[in-house]
Amino acid sequence: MEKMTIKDIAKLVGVSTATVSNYLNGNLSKMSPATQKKIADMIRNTNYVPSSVARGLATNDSKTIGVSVADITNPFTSTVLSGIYEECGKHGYRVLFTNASSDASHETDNISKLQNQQVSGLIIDPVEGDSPIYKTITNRNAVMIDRQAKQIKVDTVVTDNFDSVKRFVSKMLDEAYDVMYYVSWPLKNVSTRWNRYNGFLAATGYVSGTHYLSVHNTGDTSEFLDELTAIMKENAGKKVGFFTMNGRVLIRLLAAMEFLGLQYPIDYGVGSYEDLDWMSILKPAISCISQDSYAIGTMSAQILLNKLDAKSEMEPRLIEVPTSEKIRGSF
Amino acid sequence: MEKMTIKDIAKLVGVSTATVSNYLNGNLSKMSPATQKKIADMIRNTNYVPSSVARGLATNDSKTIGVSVADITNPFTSTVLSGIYEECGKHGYRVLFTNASSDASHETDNISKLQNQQVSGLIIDPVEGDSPIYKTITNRNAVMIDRQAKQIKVDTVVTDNFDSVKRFVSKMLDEAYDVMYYVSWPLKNVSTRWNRYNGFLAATGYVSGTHYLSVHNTGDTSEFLDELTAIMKENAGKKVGFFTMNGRVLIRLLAAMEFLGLQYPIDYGVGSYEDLDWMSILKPAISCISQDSYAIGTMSAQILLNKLDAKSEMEPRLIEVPTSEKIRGSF
DNA sequence: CTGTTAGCGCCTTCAT
DNA sequence: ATGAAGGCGCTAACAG
Repeated sequence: MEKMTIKDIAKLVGVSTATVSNYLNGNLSKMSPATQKKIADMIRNTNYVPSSVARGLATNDSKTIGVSVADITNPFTSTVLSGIYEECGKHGYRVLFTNASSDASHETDNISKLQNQQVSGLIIDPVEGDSPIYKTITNRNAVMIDRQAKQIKVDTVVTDNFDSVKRFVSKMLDEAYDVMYYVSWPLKNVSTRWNRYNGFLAATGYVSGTHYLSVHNTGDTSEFLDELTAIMKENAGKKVGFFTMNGRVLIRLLAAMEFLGLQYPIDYGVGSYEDLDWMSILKPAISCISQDSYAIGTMSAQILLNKLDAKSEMEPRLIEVPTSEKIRGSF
Repeated sequence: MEKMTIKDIAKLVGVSTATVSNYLNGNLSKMSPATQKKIADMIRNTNYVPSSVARGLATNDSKTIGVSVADITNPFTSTVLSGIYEECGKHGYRVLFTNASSDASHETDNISKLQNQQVSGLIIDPVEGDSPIYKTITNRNAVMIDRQAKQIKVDTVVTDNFDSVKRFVSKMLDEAYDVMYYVSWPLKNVSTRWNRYNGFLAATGYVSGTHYLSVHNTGDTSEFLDELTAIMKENAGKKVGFFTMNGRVLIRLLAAMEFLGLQYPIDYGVGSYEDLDWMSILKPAISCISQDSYAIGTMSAQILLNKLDAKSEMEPRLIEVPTSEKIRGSF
């Protein structure tokens, strides 16, 4: 069975390619029910599938969504991606995948390549808060995830960072913690980290820059250990609580505490952003804020696809996806 | 700056499109150094980027690798994907992503769509051991991951399942366990699960079908709990060990044991396939077999891309990626 | 209702 | 060393 083309179908059925094309595109009003059926049958019999490449050339629309993620290895990200994929599939769009591996220049490369590959739209899960490349994307055909620029230029889907952390940390405070600390990757200019920190500050009333502790994703943790040691010593006798900004940070904290011979919820208390499967089997289980990563994926795709066919230029929106709390026994 | 085409460049430089095309494709021998330079400059100045869609149409090669994964949410899978992406990028290929969400019919759909979208090649991380759709893929332009059919028809990249489990379980046995059990998702016809089970059998000498315990990924675990209870009762007084076939199964086991009020390594011992970040912070930390998921990704892409340009039909190979052991304190 | 006919942007003989 | 021209498979006016 050779590769069929629209021409073959047209010839076999005895109509012109235009008619077949119209059929393919749902312009059924433009032909008799009889030819409709003949074409339908022929397509079925020959297993004909139109070439999306050729169609892309002709329509200048590849029906492809380019996705740039910061780090696909992050459980949050892979769940988001699965949401994006499902939603795109539902609307007949394909997904061109790129991954920055947390490297900003890699990301720049990825995004500009996607742009040069005539994708219909772009979904970006940014590595950092800002990058020159972000200026090159337009609200017409892009949405960003998780990054809340000071001035939103492009539709952005984020999780409820500030408020959920504020509520959660307040709850910790209610448990009579004397002092609290926010643990995070280096804040840099990553809005997610800042928003959660600000929620923390709002709940505690601390001033910005204090009660903040950072770990690096990679390399040695001796510095972190020192800071932690200092904190625990400084607050000897007090009830001290920690809020970690995601699961991986939590792992760093727990490992460090373990190293220092300290145990929660006795020597300290913990709560975390992000709900990962393993958190529930720790003893005690970790109380956390659960974000709906899948929904973030589907929402962002939905918004993007909507504006792709709406064709009307809207002003950029900020969509906040709600979270839920899982209170277990870690504080 | 309008969208440049090859024609524009040709006109601006004062040559024909053929010459520009030759330049673009590295056929530099076909033109004078002078024109080479002129073209190069013009391309740079105008920011011209050839349309991959048009090129795809003309060459009938989209320079795109279609990827079908069983479940992107699985940490193994997302790491594999990152490997695939890096390797493909290195060779100028793009990655079209699809995800089956562990659903076989969804997968069938994904793969056949990819096939109809003139991808240059296919990488498949299969949902199950077999599916009619797998018959439609050819070794010419595809590689499979992690699935070892009885008869390999397509290059397949797997991790060292059998031997590494055999070695690891032997090591557990050396710790004087009286009896051991293999815990897994339902074996079905998934080669990975079977191979690990067979390695387990080889180490223990048990007969197939015994000392095997399955959990379902979803739904209630009461059945599992009952089986576990029976096992622990039946082996009262004995030193009993468990080997879980991956991290998620391990979580199920630990949760169940916790529910039964049992603790490792006192009441039982555990070891697992797969090395996940949280395993090292459990107390005691989990001893496990660490597979190189990233390498599996890069290898499979490498093999695929190699044969895509080698153009010589080779016979299907089975590539086994080695593992390493992390012995910690869980048994 | 249906057919004709230009393109879409690039590649590729075949001439020159 | 360079150019002219046809074609890849499909779409979209415009005719009829």
